[in-house]
Amino acid sequence: MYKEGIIDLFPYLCQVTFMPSRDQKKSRVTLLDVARRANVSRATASLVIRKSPLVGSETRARVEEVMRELGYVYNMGAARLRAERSHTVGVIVPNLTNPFFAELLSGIEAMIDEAGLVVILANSGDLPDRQDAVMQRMREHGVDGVILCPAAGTEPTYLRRVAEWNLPLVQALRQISDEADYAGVDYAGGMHQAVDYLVSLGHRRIAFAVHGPIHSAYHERISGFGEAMQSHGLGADMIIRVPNQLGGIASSANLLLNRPDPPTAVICFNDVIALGLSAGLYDCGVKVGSDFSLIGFDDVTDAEAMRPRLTSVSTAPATIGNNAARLLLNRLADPLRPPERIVQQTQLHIRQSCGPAMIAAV
Amino acid sequence: MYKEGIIDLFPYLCQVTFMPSRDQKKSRVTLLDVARRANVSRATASLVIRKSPLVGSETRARVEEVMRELGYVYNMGAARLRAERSHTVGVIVPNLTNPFFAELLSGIEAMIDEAGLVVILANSGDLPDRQDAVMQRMREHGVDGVILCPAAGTEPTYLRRVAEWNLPLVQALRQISDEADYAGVDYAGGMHQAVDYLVSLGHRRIAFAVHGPIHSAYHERISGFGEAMQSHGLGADMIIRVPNQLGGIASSANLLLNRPDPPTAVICFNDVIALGLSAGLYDCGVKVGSDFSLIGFDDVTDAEAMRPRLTSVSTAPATIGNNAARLLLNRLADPLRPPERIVQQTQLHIRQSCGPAMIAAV
DNA sequence: ATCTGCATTTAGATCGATCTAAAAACTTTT
DNA sequence: AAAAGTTTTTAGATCGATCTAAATGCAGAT
Repeated sequence: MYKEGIIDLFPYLCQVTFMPSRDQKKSRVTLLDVARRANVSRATASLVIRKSPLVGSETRARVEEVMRELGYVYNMGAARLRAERSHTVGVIVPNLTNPFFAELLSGIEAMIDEAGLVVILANSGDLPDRQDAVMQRMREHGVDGVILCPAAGTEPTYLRRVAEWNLPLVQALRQISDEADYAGVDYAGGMHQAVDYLVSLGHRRIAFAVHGPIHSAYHERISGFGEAMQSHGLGADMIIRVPNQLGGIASSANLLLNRPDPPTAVICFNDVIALGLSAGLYDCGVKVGSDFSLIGFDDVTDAEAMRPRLTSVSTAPATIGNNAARLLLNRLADPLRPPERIVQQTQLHIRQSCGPAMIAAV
Repeated sequence: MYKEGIIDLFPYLCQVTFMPSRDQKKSRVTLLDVARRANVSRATASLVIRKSPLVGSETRARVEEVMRELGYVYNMGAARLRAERSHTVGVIVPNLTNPFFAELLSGIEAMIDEAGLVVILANSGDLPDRQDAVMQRMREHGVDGVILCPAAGTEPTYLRRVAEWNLPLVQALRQISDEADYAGVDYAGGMHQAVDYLVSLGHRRIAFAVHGPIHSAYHERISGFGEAMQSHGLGADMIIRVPNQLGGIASSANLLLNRPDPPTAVICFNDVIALGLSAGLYDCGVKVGSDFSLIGFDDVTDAEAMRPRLTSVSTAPATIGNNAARLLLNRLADPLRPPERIVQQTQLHIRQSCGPAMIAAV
């Protein structure tokens, strides 16, 4: 194949030096070029890139030197074809715009990057059909595994089907099946913290304001709310749906107040709702923190900047992302390990948006 | 998996049928399998996937049927090796956590996805060194092109170096070099809109509150502010740096008020600052919208939910993302076209945070 | 029957790495 | 000095697609 051409002034170098304009497309430096130049075989050069301990230190140094000299760029694509490993991980989220998912993604990316892999991103729009299309695309691109934040309405059988493809998958935030790894939050626990706190302030008529698509995280919060209320001997029938858009939420605040038996406190499904209701209550002339109590969920950075500062249950999305990524990396290392769950605890961050219940109300 | 056909002349099928457990890793369905089964050559099957008009319609139908039957999955990796095209685009942002970049990313992803490509995501942390590392990784993964939101401190020579790699690159939001495509916003124009509006309300002592890393978008806003002020015969010397973290911004509001010659209005570098100052001014007992005027920049969704509602210069990050993606796709289609710039106009969204200047102040 | 033109189809080389199994180059032991 | 053991290096096959250039089949024209 390649001849042991002694130092024949290196055809490659000449090419680069003398015809820099024509090497537009063709002249990619390959491992073979490196090998020839360093007087070793392709195989040895390959071992050097992969930092194998098999190669002699003097040889390694020489090869590395040549790689630098020629400006060699590793061709992951070629490697993947042979090695059946792409060093690529798919991440599918329902919505990039929501800061919550953005933070989740940020946590995932940091960990995946640290492991030397790369994130392929896709947006499912919370639509199972699009999610499936996107998943196919990931498969075609040969991702080593997928972190999926399942779209609302994803069936457990769907995850089983993915498993049949031999595609490692981690569920994030929403748990569809217990046969796959899962990284999430103890939403129910968070609801308990919120309810307990409000009850300790004397509130008894507590509403839960929700919106958005229905998925496991949704159910878990609803049922957590129910249980927590029940544990205090209270009814959990005030579950109020508000619009999805921030603008609409504010204007639905008066619906809360004009009920026959209005609540004295509201727990919000997320901070977006809390932000909207806070604005809406302000518009109604209600003073949040004294006249009325409000608790958010997620504890996004805005919570600190609101006036009054928002008391919120923090779910640390970046940490969840970290956990999800770690789960996937572990599974890639050992595909046969049993499914694992990492369910993170929430923390109630008490600020100013809650006050003692006004007894006069009844 | 799929059941045996009636006519099992096909060795491939036998293999699958008789040793379904062992095919865990090995038995990937390849184009050759499809071709054999459909009684055509590998080449023809390849043409079918790529929707070439060269194949007869009857043949096409048969091959497609077989592909479905065998559950064939296209191997992009193999294709890319030969075709030198990965259908992959790198996107590098300084920070995923900032909702502004999240929206930008969302806009990019939507367009790239529509074109049938896939986004490889990376975070530069606004650090040139990390940015370079990440860029190398992208190169190794063979991305067809990169959309880069350059880290603060990126040198023009760096972009030239990238060009030498024959790696198509689009700059987003921050323009380092005019030799590469650029998608951004007319920041200076936005500053003019803000200043003009405040001046029309009678304000003359207008401050500009800034923070964050120094980059082209920063300079452009600063100089836009200067020019706009000057065009009204006003001095632009009140440029005030506030902390980067939301928490710290609020507490720096009183610095504004305690100056020897305090401003009557502040334009903020972005909505995060506006949000923080709004809270801080509230803490000081100052009524934003009547006692004091505040203008944000970016017009994120929160602007609508603040009280008073925030007047803000909208920059439509998702649209910028769209533009950036479109520029890249155009360049991939024709690498030799001259560099193009898409600079989007801003729009002043007037809400409630500004009022007429109080004449008593002097 | 032969030729020309057109639409289809195909064999075989190829992309750039990794893998396997074995050879070569050194040590150390006998 | 030969044998045995270790460390390093390597030839050649291989991954699964695409590309090139040529072959095939089938009209209608000669």
